[in-house]
Amino acid sequence: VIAAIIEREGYIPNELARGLTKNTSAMIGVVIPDINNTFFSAVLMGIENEFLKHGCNTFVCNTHGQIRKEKEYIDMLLSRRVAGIIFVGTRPINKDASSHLVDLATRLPVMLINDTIENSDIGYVLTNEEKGMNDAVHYLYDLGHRRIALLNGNQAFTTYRYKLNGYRRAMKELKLSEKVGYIVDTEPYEKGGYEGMKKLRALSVPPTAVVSASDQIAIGAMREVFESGKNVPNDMSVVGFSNIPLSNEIYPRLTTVDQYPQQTGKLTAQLLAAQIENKGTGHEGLRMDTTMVIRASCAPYRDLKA
Amino acid sequence: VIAAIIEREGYIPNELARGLTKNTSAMIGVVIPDINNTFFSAVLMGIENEFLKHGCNTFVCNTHGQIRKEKEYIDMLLSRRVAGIIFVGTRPINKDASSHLVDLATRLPVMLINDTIENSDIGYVLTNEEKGMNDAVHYLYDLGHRRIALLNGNQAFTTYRYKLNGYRRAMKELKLSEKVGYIVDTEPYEKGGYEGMKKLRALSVPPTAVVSASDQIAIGAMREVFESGKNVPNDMSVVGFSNIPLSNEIYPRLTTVDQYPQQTGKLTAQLLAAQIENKGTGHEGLRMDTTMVIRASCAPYRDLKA
DNA sequence: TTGTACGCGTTATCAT
DNA sequence: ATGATAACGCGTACAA
Repeated sequence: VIAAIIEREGYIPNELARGLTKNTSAMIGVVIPDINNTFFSAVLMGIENEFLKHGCNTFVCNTHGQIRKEKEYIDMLLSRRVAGIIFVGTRPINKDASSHLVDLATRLPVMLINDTIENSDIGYVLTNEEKGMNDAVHYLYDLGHRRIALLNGNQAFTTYRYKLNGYRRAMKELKLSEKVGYIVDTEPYEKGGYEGMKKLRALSVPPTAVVSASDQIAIGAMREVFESGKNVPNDMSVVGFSNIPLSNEIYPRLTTVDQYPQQTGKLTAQLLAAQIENKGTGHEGLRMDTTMVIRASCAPYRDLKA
Repeated sequence: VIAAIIEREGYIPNELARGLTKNTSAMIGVVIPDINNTFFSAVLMGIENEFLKHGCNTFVCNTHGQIRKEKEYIDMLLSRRVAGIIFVGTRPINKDASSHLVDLATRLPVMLINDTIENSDIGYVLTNEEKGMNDAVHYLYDLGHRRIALLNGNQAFTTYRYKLNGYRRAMKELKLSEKVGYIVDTEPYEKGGYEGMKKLRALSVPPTAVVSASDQIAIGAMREVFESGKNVPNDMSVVGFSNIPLSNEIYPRLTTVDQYPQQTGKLTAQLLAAQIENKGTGHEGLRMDTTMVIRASCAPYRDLKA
């Protein structure tokens, strides 16, 4: 006690030594494909805030979507003896891209955000994207739209498969026939949305409304419409996906499907923390529901010929 | 040699122990006010890529602009024995907000991005914002604009003082009188730009062109114009600042002042790495020039009464 | 309450 | 080229 007061003069505990004896450092690894993506950075904030309560710091690893980099980062995190690792973002369906995670999960607690690995008991938190996309199509139908297209991402990722399923189920439920060219797979960023919209508007019977697999796609798609002298929502209705903060700040304010990124991060952190503390706990999976956020990028259908 | 081959069966070096003997872990702390800000995340990528070449990993700390959090993170980074720390983003001018950095810099290598601390020899990399803002005003003048306003941030930060200085110098050089209400200090995000533009357009003689202290401000400002049924650039020309990736993806594509965020991060990392390797090297400061990026958010002046 | 001894995994030094 | 040994700073455990 007395000694402690004396030591106050510029004493800094050495976490390295502490970790060495405990064989764990109070750090959590978070592996993310793209830190520039505001959806991911919102998830990250949820994780970080939650773990600060547990006295853990968050080590962010930016893989640029490359599994080679991911593996390097995993080794690094292991060598620093992190207490657990969270992998954020959808992963290629290709088995090679995820088998190393199954091994990893036997060594330390692991959680996935927005993906699952089949035949493994790795915990996950994801949103019901199939239903979210289904809701979006129904919303446009209720506004009177019948020619509804999908700007989607690469089918090698589960996210975009779920979104396609949701779209197709809605089309079936609403007895709409799927038109040729109405499903466009593109890069899930603004540029992809821009190009996708260009293709859609070049069709002989273009859609009057579009659902997008991400807010970024929607933003790019809207730019294409405006640059052609047309207007969103009057000439084209657009729905985004995720509800990134920006979607409420651009013109027109984007109608989108809220995926609660920060909440997702928080929940994942809680599950991982539980897994770390009592190691007996089995790995858990959680699926969250989405909510439509109605803003200004969709309008009721009107016959443009009239 | 022989032993090494035997150990290949799942051996993972312990960086904690390595750090304990060397009294340094191959990590660099990066302290950032807001990870959601894409300007900062671009800087971050520049830093990260550069240090990967040096075999160092980057530990990101998100302070939400609170010095209390900043100090906590500094203690954490010290206790993990990082090799150096980079502080990203402009800081309050208030002395209390930076005096602890001067002490810190005596303990380990420190660099600043987009700010300096007077009467200290802490290294820094920043951009010539004064000149950048000056260029922007000249650009609008050359398009024929005479009623040019400034959507700026809080004067407690050096960045926004430099920007104000640049604006004022340009006004003087161009023999334009500074109109009342044409300088608006606001939150440097979309919402602030939206509110600031609302104020400007409510003036009895509103401006025909606006320079903004950030791209986010410009994006919010443009939304206000569109939502009032007016148009950018025809009814209002808008210039941003920083050239975040998004500025080339929204409608209208934003004319802005390129601040080279990734390059900034890279240079800072190089200077810090040099400082870490040969400790004798004095702290260095670097000031980079900006470039105007002409896109679609500005139009020549035309008399709207005509 | 306070002290002393040992272990954690790596590096550096010295001795073979 | 390889083996043995002492540090690094903190946590634990047992003794005083």
